[in-house]
Amino acid sequence: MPDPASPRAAADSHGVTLADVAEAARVSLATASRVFSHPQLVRESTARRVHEAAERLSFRPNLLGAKLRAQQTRILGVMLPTLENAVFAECWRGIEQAAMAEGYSLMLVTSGYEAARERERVEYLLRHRVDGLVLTVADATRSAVLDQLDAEGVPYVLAYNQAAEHGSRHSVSVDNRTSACEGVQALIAAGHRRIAVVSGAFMASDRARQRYAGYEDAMRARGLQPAPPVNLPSHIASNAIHTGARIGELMGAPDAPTAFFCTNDLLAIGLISDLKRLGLRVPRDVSVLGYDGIALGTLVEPPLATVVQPNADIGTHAVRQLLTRLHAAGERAHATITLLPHALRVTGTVAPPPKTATPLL
Amino acid sequence: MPDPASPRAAADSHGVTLADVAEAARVSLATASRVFSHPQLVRESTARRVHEAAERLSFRPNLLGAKLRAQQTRILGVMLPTLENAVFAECWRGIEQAAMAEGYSLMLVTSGYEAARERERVEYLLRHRVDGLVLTVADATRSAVLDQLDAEGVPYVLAYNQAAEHGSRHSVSVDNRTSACEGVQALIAAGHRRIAVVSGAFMASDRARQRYAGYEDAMRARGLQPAPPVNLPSHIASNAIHTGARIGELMGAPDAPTAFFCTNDLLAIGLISDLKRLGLRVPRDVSVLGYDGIALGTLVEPPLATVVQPNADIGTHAVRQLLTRLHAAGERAHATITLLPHALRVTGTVAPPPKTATPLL
DNA sequence: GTGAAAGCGCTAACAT
DNA sequence: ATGTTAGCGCTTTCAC
Repeated sequence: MPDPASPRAAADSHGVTLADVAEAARVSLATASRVFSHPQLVRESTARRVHEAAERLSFRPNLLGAKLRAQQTRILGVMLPTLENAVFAECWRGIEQAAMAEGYSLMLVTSGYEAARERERVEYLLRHRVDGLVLTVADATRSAVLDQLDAEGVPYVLAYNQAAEHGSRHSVSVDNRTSACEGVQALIAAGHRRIAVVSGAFMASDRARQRYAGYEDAMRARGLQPAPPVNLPSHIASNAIHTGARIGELMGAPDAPTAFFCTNDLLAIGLISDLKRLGLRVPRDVSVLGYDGIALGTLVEPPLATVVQPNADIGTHAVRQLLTRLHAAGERAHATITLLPHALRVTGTVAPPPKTATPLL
Repeated sequence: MPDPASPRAAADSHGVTLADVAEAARVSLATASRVFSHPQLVRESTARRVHEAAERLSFRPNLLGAKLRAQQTRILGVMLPTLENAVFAECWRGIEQAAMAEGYSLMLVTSGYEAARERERVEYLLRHRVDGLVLTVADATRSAVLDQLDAEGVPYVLAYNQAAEHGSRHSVSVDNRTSACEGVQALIAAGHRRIAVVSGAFMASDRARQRYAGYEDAMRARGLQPAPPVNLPSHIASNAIHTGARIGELMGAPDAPTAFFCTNDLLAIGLISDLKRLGLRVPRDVSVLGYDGIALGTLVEPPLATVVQPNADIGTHAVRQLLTRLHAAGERAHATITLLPHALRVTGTVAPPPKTATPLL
């Protein structure tokens, strides 16, 4: 029996098109297509023939063609500040899982907290005709990117950024202010009165500001004087040199704080090292409370006390909410602000303040 | 003057095609296209008209059309085990930077070290017609995914996996065995003789095995007896409960190790916590050496001693090497195995062993 | 149940 | 320098 219908290279799957499969299966292109997209519309025996041919030729559908035709890509764009902060890496896990479960692909870009890069990267995603976006911007209250997205009517859901209550933006986050307030209340409950706040690039981060506001709430509620935030140049305290100096200064003062509230966990871990280098013991001499609840915090000893966000869940919910929006296209449902539950993990690096009133340094 | 050429909705950029721009600029579709792809082929005044029209209509090129036509997507697929290990998050930074610099986009998927997911995710990327892949597989010595990729002739470059010397695979990594050997030699030089190895999911990771081999090399070279590896269930030591028990057992023995070599930094950080919980001080009672050189290691106190890989560089080089391969299409250049320089950071958690010969626990 | 044909947005011959 | 046209791989009316 002579080789029937031998279309081009059989080994190289690249280049095998649905037309080739159709030809090999002796059906029309339309039928071959239906076998994959609407199997119920085609006779079972035909379908089998097509599948066999596809198998034999190692056919791999070219999604580009389908997407171009369909006018929707089933790709979601994701923009996160960085993956080097575990918060976002954990969130990515949730995003990926949710997207895959719904048959959506992802394009990821990182902005490095830079507004210019935010614009460029989003434009990039948009050119790829992503159906929608999940993103975390440095500051949602003044974001060129979000304004543009709004103007163009591109569907997006914010993750971590907590949308303004009466605005039109969708977001998934914890309640930054309330949760931070509760964290600081726990510090106060442990006996602390002089509590400092350490933050990274304060003015550039809406969350940092919201968490600071929570700190103020907690302090004021107890008649305590909030201290201005200690702003570190980086979000991830990589240059411990400068940080150490700032902290040393602070701890040398007569009214040195007995506890620190850091606006993220990485900052807290860096701070703890700085304190140790200064000869201070955590939590015996100074307490430290973080924010984020990254897994790493439970790996260090003592375990990092922190305000825990459900990071993977934030990703999962953001994707689900975006997909809901996409599928309910047209219906101008008003802004959905999802506040996921936070938790307090007050152990390890938080303890009552030392009895001595004298400065420790 | 009446509104000249008013094509569809002006505000919604979605749906504005190059044809609309061409019409508005009163040129042909081809010319409009050339303005963007080959500007030198078109008169400047014409180009300006087209740009103006594009601007006015907020035209955004649909990359899908271009890609379909071009038969290459300029998208690179990236598969990493997880982003929750900072090693890969740092690597991603290098990958993204290199890809963007060359005008390539990225699709990222994570495999969670699972072979089944590896296959599924790669298939996914292939359907998107990525031009090539940068990936880290759990075990390159027996990988269904790589076999498939080889069979289909899909261009890829391994990152972290160190390709077999006389094989046909391209890889970018450090020399795992040699670098691990040097790390352990440093431990020996510090005076340690009883050195244990802690590894995650040993048999599933080629790198863990190579690093263990390096440990054996170092031990044997000094006439010391290598101990079998302590295999932890996870790569990222999340369940400190079991780990702690194993370690306690080990440290209670009369010939307890005085130093540990961990096959990655996260494991090392978890181990240090376990040791502290056992009442042991690091490095005074026990020394710990990690492997990876993640930024986090420098944030803890004492700073983690470790074998440093240039993580971002690994990503950058992998991308560049892949692009070189893609551009040199056809020429069957033989396998390029890039070994990037590693470094030793032997401070902080490594010190000479304690003088006492009696068990510490 | 199946086939023929149009078209998604773009680029690149090929003409002029 | 610019226009005409074909076609990338796929899905989907619309006929039959």
